[in-house]
Amino acid sequence: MTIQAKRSATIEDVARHAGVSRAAVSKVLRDAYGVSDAMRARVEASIAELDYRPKASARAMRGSSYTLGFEIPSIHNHFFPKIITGAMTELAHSPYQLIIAPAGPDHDQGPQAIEVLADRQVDGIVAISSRVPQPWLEELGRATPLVMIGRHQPSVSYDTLCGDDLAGAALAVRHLYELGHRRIVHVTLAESRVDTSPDTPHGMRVLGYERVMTELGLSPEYVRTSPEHASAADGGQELVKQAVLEFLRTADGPVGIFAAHDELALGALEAIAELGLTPGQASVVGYDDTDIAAHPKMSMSSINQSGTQMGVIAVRLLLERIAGRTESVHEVVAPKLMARGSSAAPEPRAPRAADVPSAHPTE
Amino acid sequence: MTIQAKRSATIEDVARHAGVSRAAVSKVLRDAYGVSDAMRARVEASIAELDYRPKASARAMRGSSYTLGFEIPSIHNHFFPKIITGAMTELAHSPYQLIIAPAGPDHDQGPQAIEVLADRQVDGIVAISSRVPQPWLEELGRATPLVMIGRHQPSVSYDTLCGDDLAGAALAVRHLYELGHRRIVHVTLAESRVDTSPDTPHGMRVLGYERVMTELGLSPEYVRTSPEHASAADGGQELVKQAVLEFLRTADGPVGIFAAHDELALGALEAIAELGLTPGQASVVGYDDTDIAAHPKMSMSSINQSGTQMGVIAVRLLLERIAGRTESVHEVVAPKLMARGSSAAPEPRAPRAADVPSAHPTE
DNA sequence: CTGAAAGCGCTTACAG
DNA sequence: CTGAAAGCGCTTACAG
Repeated sequence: MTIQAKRSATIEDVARHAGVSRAAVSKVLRDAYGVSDAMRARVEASIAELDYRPKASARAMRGSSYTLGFEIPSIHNHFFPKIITGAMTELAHSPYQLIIAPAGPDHDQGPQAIEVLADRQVDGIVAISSRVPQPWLEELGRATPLVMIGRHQPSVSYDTLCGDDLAGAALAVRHLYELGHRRIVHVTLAESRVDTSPDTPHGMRVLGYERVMTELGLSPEYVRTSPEHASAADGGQELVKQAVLEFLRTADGPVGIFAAHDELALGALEAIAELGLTPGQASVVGYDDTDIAAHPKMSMSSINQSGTQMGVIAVRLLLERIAGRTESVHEVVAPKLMARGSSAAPEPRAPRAADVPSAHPTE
Repeated sequence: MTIQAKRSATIEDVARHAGVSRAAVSKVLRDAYGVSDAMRARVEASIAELDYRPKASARAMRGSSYTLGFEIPSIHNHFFPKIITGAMTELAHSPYQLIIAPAGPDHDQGPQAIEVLADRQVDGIVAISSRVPQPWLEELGRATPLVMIGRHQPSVSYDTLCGDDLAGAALAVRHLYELGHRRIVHVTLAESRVDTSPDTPHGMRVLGYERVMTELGLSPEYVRTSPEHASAADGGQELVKQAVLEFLRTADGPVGIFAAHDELALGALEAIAELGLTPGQASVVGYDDTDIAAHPKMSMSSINQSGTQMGVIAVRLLLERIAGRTESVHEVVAPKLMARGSSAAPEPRAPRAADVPSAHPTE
C-alpha cells in the first residue's frame, strides 16, 4: 500500500456534485441571503458527502477568515489562559475560531507575534503586548479591528481593556499596611521592561504603589528582576527567587512584599520557604489571582482582576468592531483583594521568639 | 481627524516601486535561486520602505504559509506550555511561525481544533489530541505533514512522539511501594475519557499501573473524576478534589496516590490539605512534572517526561516531513521520577499517634 | 432565486 | 537573470 497525497474537496467540487454554481455554494456556506430551500438542501448534502471544509486562507483573500487572533506575551504566565478561557466561552457558538500567537522569548525585538496574526489575515486581533509603541498600534488598528488588553493610554483606532492597576496596587499595599506592615517592598520587573510611561500594567502598579506608600508616609523600595528574566527558559522563576533571596538576607525586620504578578510572587514564596520564614516575617501579595494562588498548599494572597471576564469583554469589543463600530471604547475592570495565608500580621525575625508576642510598631 | 482604513502594501506595490516584476519580488522573498545582487538590493530597499509584509493566506494558496499549527487539548494543563516552549526555541531562527489552536471545552464533539489548523492551511500540524479516531488522523496525515504527541499506536501517514507511559506509571507505583505503601490507588480521568484502546497516555498509564500492581501482588483501585471534568471552567480542579475527598474519607490506613497528571495531583493535594493529612498518611505522585511541582510550597513528586524536549523533537520531525520524508517515525521519550515531599513512608491515620512509631505492614 | 465573471495577493512553471 | 501569464479557492458585485 503506497501512501497517496490526498487533495481535499474544494468549493468547485461541491458545486459540481450538487449541480449548482460556486456562488450558490458560497452563499449556503455563509448563510447569505437568496438561496432557495431546495438548493440549500442539495448543497448541504453535497458538503456532507464530500466532507468539504472551506479553506480559511482562500476566504480571507476576499472576505473574512472567521478567525480571531490572540497574542499573548508569555506562555509561562498562568494569567493568560484565564483570558483565553473567557474568550473561547464567548466564541463558542459563533462562526469564529480562535488562534493564539505566543510571543517568543525575544519579544523585545519588536511587534513580531502580533504581526504574525496580522499576516494571517485574521478578522481581528486581541493583544496583550504592552511593549509595542503606540503609533505602531494605531496604524495596525486602522487596518484591522484591534483590542489591546493592559493598555491604559486611550487610542483612536483600537479599543483598550485593562484592570485598574492603580487601585489594585493600592489594595495590595493597604492590605499589608492594615496587617501591620511598615516596610513594604514592591517586587517588579527590570526597569527596562516596565515602560517609563505609565501605559503598561506594571508601570501603573509601580505608580500606584508609590502613591499609596507616600500617602501612608512610607518610603518605596524595589526589588527588581534582571532584564534576562523574560527570556529565561523557566519563565524567570529562578531569577526572581535569587533577587528576593538577596533582599531578604539583608533585611532584618518583618517585611511585606507586593509582587507585580503571581509568577513573581511564586518566586518570592520560594525564597521565603528557602529561608524558612513565616508569613508574618515575610508577607506576600501577588497579582492576577491565578489558579494556583487559591491552592491550600500555596494559599497566596493576590489581587484578582477577573481574567476570564476580561476575555469575554475583549471578544465582545472585537466583535463589535468587526461589525462596524469605529469609535474607540476603553473599558476598565475593578480589581478585588483575595486575602489568604501568605500575608499575615508582622512577626519579628531571628531569635525565634516562639510564643512570646513581640513588640512591633503598631502605628 | 477622521480615521481612514489603511490598505497595506502588496507584492504589486513593491514590484512597481522597485521597477521589477512581481515574480522577482517573490523570488527575493523566498530567497529563491536566480536573482542578481542588484535586483535583490533594489527589492529589499522597496520592501523596507513600503514596510511590506507578505500575506500568509495568499502565500498558502500557492505554496507554503510558513506557519506551523499546534493543537493543545486544554489551556489549563501546565504541561503543554512546556511543549510549546521547546517548539518555539527550535523554531526561533527558522522562517516558520507558530500558531496554537486550543481545543474548546467541547472537544468531545470531534476533531474541531485540529481542523481549524488544517483549514488555516498551515504547512504542518503538531497535535496532542488523543481522542481523535485513528482513521481520521491517517487521512489528515495524507494531506498535511502531521506529528501526533501522545499516540502510542504507530501509523503510516504521520509521526508519533510519546513518553513511555508504561514505564512512567511503573516508576510512580514502585516509588510508592518502596516507600512502604501497600494501598496504592490511581487517580485518573473518567472512564469515558480514557479510551479503552491503550492508545492514549492515560490509557497506557492505567495499563502500566495495573501491570505493576499485579506484579507487586497488590490490587488496583481507581478514583475517577466525572466526565464533566474536562469542560469545567476551572479545568476540573474542584471535581478531582471532591472525588479524592470522598475516597480519603472512607479510607482509614495510609494510602499512596498515583495521579495520572499533575493537575489531578494538585486536586488530590487539595483534598489532603483539607483533611489535614500528612504526606505519610496520603502520599501523592503526579505526572508531567509541571513547573509548580518543584515549588517548595508544593513539593510534589512527579514523573518528568521532558515536555520541552518533546516540543523540540516534535518540531524536528515535522520539519523533516515538510522537507519531504514520508516514512513514519515513532519516537519514545523515557520518563524520570522526581521524588519530592508529597510522597513519604506510610504513617497511620486517626488517633494522632504523635511520635510513637506505629505498626504498619512492611511486606 | 441563480450563475458567469472578475479579482483577492501571492507562487509557479514557462519563455525569453 | 528577468517577466508575462496562469492559477490557488474562495467571495463579491452584477446580470439575468
